[in-house]
This record gives sequence, structure tokens and C-alpha cells, in this order.
Amino acid sequence: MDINNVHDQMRSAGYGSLAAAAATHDQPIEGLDLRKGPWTAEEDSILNNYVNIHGEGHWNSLACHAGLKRTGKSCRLRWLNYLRPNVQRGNITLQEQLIILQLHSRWGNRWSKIAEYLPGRTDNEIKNYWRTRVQKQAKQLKCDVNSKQFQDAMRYIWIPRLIERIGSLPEAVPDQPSTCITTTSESECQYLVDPNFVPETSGSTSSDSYDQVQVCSIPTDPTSSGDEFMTYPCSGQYGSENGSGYSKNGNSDIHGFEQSNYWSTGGDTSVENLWTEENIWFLQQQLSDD
DNA sequence: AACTACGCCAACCGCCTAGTC
DNA sequence: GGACTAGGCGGTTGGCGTAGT
Repeated sequence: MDINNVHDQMRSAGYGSLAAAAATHDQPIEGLDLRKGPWTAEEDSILNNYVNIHGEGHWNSLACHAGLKRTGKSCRLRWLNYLRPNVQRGNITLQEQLIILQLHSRWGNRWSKIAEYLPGRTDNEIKNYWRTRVQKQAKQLKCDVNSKQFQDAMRYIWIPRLIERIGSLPEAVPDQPSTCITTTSESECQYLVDPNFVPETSGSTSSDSYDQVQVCSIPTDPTSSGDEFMTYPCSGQYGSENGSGYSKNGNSDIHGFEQSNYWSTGGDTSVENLWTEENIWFLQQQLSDD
């Protein structure tokens, strides 16, 4: 461990308590070489060992006592986003995408709140996912990510498509503790967030509508205790028998979309091919008719 | 092979809030 | 009640890798 830690440097430099204050506000103090940028393996090891022994919290003093020339904030971030046990990185699954879309439509950019429902995922990663993937889709649609147009596109196209794809998976992905899939009948399926992570989940409530899928039990308000299912149109193997379940307000009017190449993008698990020119044109036509 | 453009993501920044004195 | 501190959150940025030319 580096004996010449920040604390000692501060003291020897005569800064006293100013040092801690400076660290709090991320203000570099002349003569102190607080490190920035990517963490080294050695720094990771030091932080990991220190937290394993002393626990989380008190990040500023942790940084000093561990001999890390980093701000407390930096240590906290590194621990939460990278070193913490069970942190998952990369490969946002379909189930996770679904949850992100749903929760964002409800809570907006409350990344940390959304992250609570995705065990192992950090708010930073969800935020990055949203910015790089979702906003890209909005850009392709030539609309703002917060616009009604894009919200509709998500609700009536993207999310149902995700549901369809999740339903077509060979089996529920076992390493996704946040999501379970239960099928209550041949034409009805439910995607429920694991009760361990979502409060007030209703276990096996039946769908009100024959051709709609219950996706998630999410409190209307973070403090709400009531059950509320977000419902989305469903088609194909899980939807209405005529396969025309895409609907606004429960009435089908986007099924023509399906008859284009919307469902013909193969078995990839991403949504990268969602907005073909043809689909974008069709969607814009549909939405402009509202 | 060299260069450029772009996407992704780790990390930083500034602001806010809660707790403490 | 005000000052100070720690921690948390969302927005932003910079660097790296990769695809395209």
C-alpha cells in the first residue's frame, strides 16, 4: 500500500481539513496529484480489498486510508459500477430491454430507480443503453425521444415486438432473476417482474383482454402500493387468433405494419433492424392518422 | 495499410438533498 | 437557521475499439 497517501500529503502540505473539503467538491489542490481517468488493476485491487474488509461508505476517508489518490466520489463510482459483486455488464437482454422501456415510459430518466428493478445493472449502464440504443432509434425515426410519436412507437411496436421475441425464446432465460414468464393459456402470456424485486407484484392475474399481454407489474407511483399492469397489444402465437392484435386503445390499426417486413428480421435478439425505411414510413402514416 | 467516422462505455462534472454540528 | 460534509443522481465527455472507405 502506498504510504504516501492523499491524507498524508494533505497534512504534510498543511491543508488540514481543507483537504477533505476539497476532495468532497472534487477540487484539485495544488501539489496534490489526485488521479483521474481509467482505473488501474492495482487501484481496483486496493479498493476491492479495502471495501471487503471495511465495508462500503465513508468514501472520502476510504480513499485516504486505502492510499488511493482518488476522490471519494471516484471510489464510490468505481465500486458501484465495476467492482461490486454481481455487477453485470454488457449484453442487455430482451427482458431487460423490456423492463427499461416500460419503466422509462413511467418514470423518465430516473436511472437509479430503474436500476433497482434490474439486479446487477447499474444506473450508468442503463443510462448508456438508453442514450446509445433507444435514442438512436428515435433519431432514425427523425423524432425526439420524448415525443408522443416515439412514445407511441415504443408502446405499440417496440415493446410488443420484444414481448413476441421473448415469448419465442426456447425457454425463460434462467440467469435473469428479474423476470419470469408464465403462460396461463394458449393465447395469453404474462411477463412479470420477479416479486423479489418488484413490490406488490400480483402473481397470476389474468389478462382483462383476450388479445393483450400483461407485461409487468409496476407501481403507478414509486410510493404506490397498488397493483397496476401495463398492457400491450399482442399478436401471433400469443395474440388474437387473427393475428391482428396491434392496436391503439385496444383497437387494431397497425396490423398492416405487420404485413410489411416488420416481423421478418430473423432471430437476432437486438432491435437494431426495427426502423427500416418502409417501417418508418408506415409508422408515420399510422401515427399521423391519429 | 492508412485514415476517418462512428458507437460504446467508463469516468467525470455539477447540482441537489439529507444529515450533522 | 446557517454552514459544512457526504453521498447520490443525471448529464456530459473523452478515449478506445471497430467498421467503413
